[in-house]
Amino acid sequence: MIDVARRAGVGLGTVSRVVNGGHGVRDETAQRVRTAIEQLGFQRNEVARALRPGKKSSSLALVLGDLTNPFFATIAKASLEVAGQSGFAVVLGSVDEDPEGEKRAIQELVSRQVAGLMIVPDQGDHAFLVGAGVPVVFVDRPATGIEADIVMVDNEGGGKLATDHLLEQGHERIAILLAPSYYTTGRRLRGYRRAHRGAGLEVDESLVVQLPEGNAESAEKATRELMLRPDPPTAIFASTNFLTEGVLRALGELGLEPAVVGFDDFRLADMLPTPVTVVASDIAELGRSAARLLLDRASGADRRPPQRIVLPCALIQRGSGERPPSASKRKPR
Amino acid sequence: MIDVARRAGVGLGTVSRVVNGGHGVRDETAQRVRTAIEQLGFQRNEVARALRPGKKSSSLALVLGDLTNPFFATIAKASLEVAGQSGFAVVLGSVDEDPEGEKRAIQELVSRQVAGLMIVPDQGDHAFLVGAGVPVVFVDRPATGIEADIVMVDNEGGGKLATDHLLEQGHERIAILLAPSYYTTGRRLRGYRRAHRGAGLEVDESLVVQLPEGNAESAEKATRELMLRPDPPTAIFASTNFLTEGVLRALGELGLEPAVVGFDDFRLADMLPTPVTVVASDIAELGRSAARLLLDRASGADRRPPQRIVLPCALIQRGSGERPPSASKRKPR
DNA sequence: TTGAAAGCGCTAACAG
DNA sequence: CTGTTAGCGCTTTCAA
Repeated sequence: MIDVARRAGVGLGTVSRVVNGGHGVRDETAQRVRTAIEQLGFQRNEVARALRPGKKSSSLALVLGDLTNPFFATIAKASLEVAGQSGFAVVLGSVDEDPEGEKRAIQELVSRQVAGLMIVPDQGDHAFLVGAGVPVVFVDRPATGIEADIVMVDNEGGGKLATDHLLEQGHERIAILLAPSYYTTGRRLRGYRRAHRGAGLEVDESLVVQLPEGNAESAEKATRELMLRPDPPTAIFASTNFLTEGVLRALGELGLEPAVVGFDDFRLADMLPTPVTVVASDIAELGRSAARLLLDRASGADRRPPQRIVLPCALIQRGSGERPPSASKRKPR
Repeated sequence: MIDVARRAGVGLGTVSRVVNGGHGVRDETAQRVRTAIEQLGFQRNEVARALRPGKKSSSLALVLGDLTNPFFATIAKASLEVAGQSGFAVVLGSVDEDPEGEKRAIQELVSRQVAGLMIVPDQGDHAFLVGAGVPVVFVDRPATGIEADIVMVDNEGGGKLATDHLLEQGHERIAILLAPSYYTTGRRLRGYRRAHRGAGLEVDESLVVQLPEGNAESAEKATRELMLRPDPPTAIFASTNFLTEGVLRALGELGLEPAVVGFDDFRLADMLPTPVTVVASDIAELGRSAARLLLDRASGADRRPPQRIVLPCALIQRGSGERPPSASKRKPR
């Protein structure tokens, strides 16, 4: 930058002013500076820029679990787009491990002076973020120990939607598969219960299956056990995209066809032997909202108390969720 | 940091030394410093650290297209893991647009003083990176205008593998669907041609389909047209995961069952009505290798001339690729 | 409108 | 071994 100043025969401050919008600089001078910048191929050093006290870097951090899960990937992509439009980069935090790992990753990112954090929180207390002086937006699920913005989907409503739909088909024995202790899981279960209550039905607690892990394998195993019971359910509500996959895999092997509704849409859901009915929401919007909110917080444009944005869910009927209770017998062939 | 120094009653330099491994500091002093750090909750400011001349930040940049494509997501995740293990963060570049957008994104990242760049390049010249003074590793496809490390899969070999397999089933009219002008696309086509040559067969150029876009819709449309010709192929080689999806969608609607082999494995490929045979490679390893290589370049540990890492492809037989030519008639029901 | 100068938090070179 | 000091590239007063 100092080179540019010399080249243009102006002071350092002037160059800085031009680079930052050029207010309070005579047009002619500004032009001269711009020419010098051009000639020298100068590019502002964002790092030095962010060194200024108070000033944060023009990057947001995104901390999430498994990018390989289309759900997270969609959030990442969407937030990336919004951030990019405002000239912000997104730094990714790798967190596939323990909650300790998440904390470490977050602190790493904070030490990089990011302008804000978007976090899809795992369990664990996030109180350590309180004094960090960085705006935080939680995505998909709230965190404990800290008041902050949160963008999520209507999990309870979605759970009710799915369950109501199955109840309407006449199902009375509806199993629900739950990934371990996610916040979302609890809300979806609550919707499930509420639907039953609304229909005047008692929930058979043996049909509420808490899985040890949130992956497809775990769901597959549980489904197999579930369907081989003496009194199997006639319908299954899989509360997560990966769980849905496991359920379908088990059913395929077993040759059984209870009704199935999944939570969260997924690629190829409509191309499986029986197209899969799901409760879906606009995941990309989740990411977009989070990024927008965070950007506004970071710039100081938004000083409202912590917001809570809840996106609606919708039922997408494709076939698997419309099977009547009688279909859950052994498959023809 | 200055607070820490005061608190511990030592000089600034000493604190710095402790923070950076503590070589050349008496144990007792170091301990005192560590205590102070603990008490003050001090965290090194990575930004200031990276300001040092020559020193780069402890972040790598990853520039790729659509994170929503599991292929890219897998690369991102894998490189994130490797980088994270070395204490590096990964900054993501959003590039879903024109090659101009890619250039802009890359320069943005360079201005953030990243220690290295991993780029899944789109078309367009990358010569502008030559003088950037940042190590670059290209992923999945090489770029023009610059000599740099490249990590990719054996596209030609994979293309040959897929085609050979279909030829072995007795197919003689094998269509190949190609996404527009990707480098990879050309290599896969080359493998396709080589396989034909090896079998002493002439390629019917009307079966080499260049799609206008690389998405599923485009492939779906093309497949429909292809299969409704008077002389349809008895097998289709879809050179990309999204293309494979489009092909299957079209075939499902048409009720036709030519043999199908896809390039790149994808989730649920084994659960579709006819499980899909694919040529697959270890995508995660692609990301891991890229990150490792870049890290070594960035640290100066690796001074070899530009490397070229090629990962092998393997055929995964699942059914769709093992149909005989005779199966391509209209489906029973 | 512009130039000069004071740092931002840290590392590295140099004395002590 | 340890304290001091000079910047890194930029923004931002403060004068001129």
